[in-house]
Amino acid sequence: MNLDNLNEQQKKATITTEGPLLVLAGAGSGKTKVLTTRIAYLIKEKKVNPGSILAITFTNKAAKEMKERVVNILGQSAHEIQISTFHSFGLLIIREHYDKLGYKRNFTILDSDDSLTMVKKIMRELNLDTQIYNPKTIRSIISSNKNAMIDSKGYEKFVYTEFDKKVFEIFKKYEKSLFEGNSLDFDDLLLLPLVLFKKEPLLLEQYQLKYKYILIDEYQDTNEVQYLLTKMISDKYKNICVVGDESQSIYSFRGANYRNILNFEKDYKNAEIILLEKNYRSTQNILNVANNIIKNNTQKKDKNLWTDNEAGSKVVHYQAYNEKDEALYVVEKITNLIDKGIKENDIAILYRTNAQSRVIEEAMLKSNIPYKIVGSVYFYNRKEIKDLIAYLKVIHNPIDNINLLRIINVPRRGIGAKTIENLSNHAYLHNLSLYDSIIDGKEIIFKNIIEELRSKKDDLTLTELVDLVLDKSGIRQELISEKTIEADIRLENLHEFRTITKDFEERNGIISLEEFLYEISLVADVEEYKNKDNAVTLMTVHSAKGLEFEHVFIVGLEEGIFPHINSIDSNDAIEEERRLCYVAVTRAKKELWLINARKRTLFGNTNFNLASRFIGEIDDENLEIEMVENIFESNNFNNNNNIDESAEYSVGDKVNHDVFGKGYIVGIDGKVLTIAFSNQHGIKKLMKGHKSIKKGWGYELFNKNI
DNA sequence: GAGTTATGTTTTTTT
DNA sequence: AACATAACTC
Repeated sequence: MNLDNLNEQQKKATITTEGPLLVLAGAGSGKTKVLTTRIAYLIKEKKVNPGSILAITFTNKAAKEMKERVVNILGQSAHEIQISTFHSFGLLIIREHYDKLGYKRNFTILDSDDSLTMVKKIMRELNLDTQIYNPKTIRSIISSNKNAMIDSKGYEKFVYTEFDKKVFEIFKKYEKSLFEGNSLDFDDLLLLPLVLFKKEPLLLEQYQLKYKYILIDEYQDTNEVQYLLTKMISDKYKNICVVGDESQSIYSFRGANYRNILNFEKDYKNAEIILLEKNYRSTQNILNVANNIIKNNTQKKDKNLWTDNEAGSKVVHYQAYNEKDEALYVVEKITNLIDKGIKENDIAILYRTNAQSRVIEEAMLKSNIPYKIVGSVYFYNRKEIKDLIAYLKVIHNPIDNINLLRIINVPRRGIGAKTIENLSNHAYLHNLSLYDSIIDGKEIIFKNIIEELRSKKDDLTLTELVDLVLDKSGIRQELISEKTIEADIRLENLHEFRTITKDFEERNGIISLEEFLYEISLVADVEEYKNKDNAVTLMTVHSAKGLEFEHVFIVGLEEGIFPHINSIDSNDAIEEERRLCYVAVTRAKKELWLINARKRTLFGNTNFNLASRFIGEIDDENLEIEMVENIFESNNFNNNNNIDESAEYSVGDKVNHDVFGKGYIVGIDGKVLTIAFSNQHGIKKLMKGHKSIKKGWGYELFNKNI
């Protein structure tokens, strides 16, 4: 196998296949390339069976990319390699051995909302005031304990205060409710495999024998459970290759511990360490800025990133007047880039918090620049979608009380608090699930619906089942007869969901309900299913990790935003913010803009923020300052180039937007139209007569035969 | 039990 | 500022 396109360190990391190996890979040092080449090398040169290789990443995006790259090198045999996220790998194990853990085959996975609902429900039952005890806090305490391998029993040792005592009680009930509902939360996906392996050493050995070669990406982001899981499985052959960069550890909020990477040498005897310090991604100027920033952190291994790349253009710092000016500036620069022939796909706008995307989005809209927002509006979080999924989950697992409670009265069928209370009492007395407690009354109608759907589910395709759920439940009929804009949007969203199930079927052939539910439980972002159009990417710095773009804008570099207000009092937290900033900067290949707004209105109140300390840490010579005045002269934001003055609209009109598709006009205010779009786009304000808006939809709504 | 109004909360980041 | 949940009324 030809490894000539690798440098010496990369080559060494590729061919050192036996024994524990730590690859400290700086940003842009060809980490993914090493991982994928290494997999290819194992198979082609070492004749390792593809099924013996386990590669684990953190995000679906990363797993997907690795798969694609490996398939490119190896062809179809690459599909036998187990490449998955930690959570999907955990699910794989649980699905093979659910019975040994006491679960039934048709268990459901509760998302974070569902588990919060469960905490709230338990608190209500315990008569705990949610004013005094914040359910979210409690839910996150439970979660971090589970991620540290501490169950409710283990937690008891740490109970000191009255508050701890309450948490302990809720924790116990939470575990019990999950188990009784034959359901798992996200943390269980990591935790249960460990529980299983401790209980059944022989089973563990099977996995140890199966996965002779293990690769872990982003090792700095592993938490306790993940650390133990990989240590256990690799314990036999010890062929574990971990790749990471402690300077990019940004997930401490979910228990990630960058010390796992710092301690690798101690934990794995005879570990080899390889440093990848040569950066292939960024220009010298961008790298200088990154180095300026990260050197202020104390907790790190010494690494010295360097590059052969050209110096490139200077990193620009723009101080905007306010968040709108910031957005205008970005839009203006992007327009220039596009005019120069640069593709939208090569441009990204990064921010610290999702809340910042809105104002940017509005500016992009008005300038008619195509964009996509990654991960902000979760399609699956919409009420109608969650309701539909809850139906599917109950069909799959009727004793899942949380999902049952969500939909037992959706659409309204006269089942209220009183009925639920009676059901709960009956369930408690007879040790039954709510579903099994239904024997008569209005609620039997609901049960009959579910029973009918359950009896038919195996004879229908997924899409047919979805249609039947919408019909039999009455959800579709209710929305159709409502005849409001909101209802139409909901119908559109359901239609979009149907597109997803169809896509699924086209790609995977006949897919069972079970398969589908597990998949969407772990992939919450609808974007992941779609082919991306050419568009500028808007996303948080967290979601940008592992990605790269030619031209990058980092906005909101202000004290209180980035670093985030919650981190300002703690040195550890500030260091994490700094790592996050380092991640952001090192996403850029060619050009980078750092932007802060002096005045920012967020959630209704206005703040005057100082520029981020991270900007202050950059040597002056590495920055080019742009002045605020320029923007007002040069931006053509308010001119009417794109406006067709003769266009006439009235509320209720159907319109079709080049980027957002079908929508209704819901308001007109002077020259500004308020339009409700479907899917993830929601409500937008747009200029009347803008060329991207056309009247009518071109065809009629799908209402009748969704 | 359903619909309306009032209140409160969110906004750090993800599987 | 926007949205979701809780409280209140019919």
